[in-house]
Amino acid sequence: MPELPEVETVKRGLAPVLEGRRIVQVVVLRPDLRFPFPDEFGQRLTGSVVVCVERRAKYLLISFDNGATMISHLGMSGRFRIYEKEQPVLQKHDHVIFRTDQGVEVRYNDPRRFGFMDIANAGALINHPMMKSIGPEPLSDDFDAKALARTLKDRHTPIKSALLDQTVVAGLGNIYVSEVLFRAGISPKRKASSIARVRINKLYKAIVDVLNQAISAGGSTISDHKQPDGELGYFQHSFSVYGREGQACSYCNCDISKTGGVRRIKQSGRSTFYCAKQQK
DNA sequence: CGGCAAACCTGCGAGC
DNA sequence: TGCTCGCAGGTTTGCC
Repeated sequence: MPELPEVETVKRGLAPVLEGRRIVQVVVLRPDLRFPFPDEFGQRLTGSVVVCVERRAKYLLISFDNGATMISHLGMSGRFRIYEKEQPVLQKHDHVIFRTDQGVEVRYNDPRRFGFMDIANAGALINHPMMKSIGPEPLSDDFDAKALARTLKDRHTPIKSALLDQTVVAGLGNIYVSEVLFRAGISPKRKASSIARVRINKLYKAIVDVLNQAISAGGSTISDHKQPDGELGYFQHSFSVYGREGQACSYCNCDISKTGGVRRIKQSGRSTFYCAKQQK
């Protein structure tokens, strides 16, 4: 489920039930996800109060009053679910359960187990190997058209690959890159370094707009991703090209029987959707 | 440097 | 009904 808007949605769902609450129990139901859990994972959080829940790129950061920060990545299929009361039944692929002093349960469920959890101590967070090489937050002041232009200037890779690179800009994934490039009118195959400055301005705006709109919609629900409270995101209804192979893009009035509609190609092993008429 | 495939893992839908 | 294949929101690694 997780690109930036989905992780942001999870953050906003978890913050009100966790911030200011003491974690009274952590149950770890298996030794590893993508990586082994760190030593004493549960013990280092149990008994402490959550100071705040934040997001950096696609990472969820939960800081505690004992100086520990839990770092969580949801991989492809990770989810946090909130249960207002203790739940007797274990769901398939529930891997970690956090219980708060209000009797609320937050469970991490992840069928594919590409996600992971780690703990960093205060101050060490920015040096965490997973945080270290991440690029600017697209919705922060660190990121603007000028910064984007500067980065793309030296990239001789297709723009699709460049935008998926988390060091270029943090948080875009396979869905939103297709959507962003469509809105910017840029072909996913275009070499990043060859994009004119004026069009980079448009690209920058497309990144910000798509992400903001997706966050407002509670993210995108594909297959069965849900927000922590069980609500569905609905940005998938606004997709212009993603998952729409052979259909008209959201802008064209062209005859699909002639143009073939939205095209799907593979770039570095992953599907890219685009409209050849709108994107050059 | 870049591009590509494979690796990690499970589930689902399509097609036979 | 049941099998196989390909595909899926991510990221790293290793090979040309």
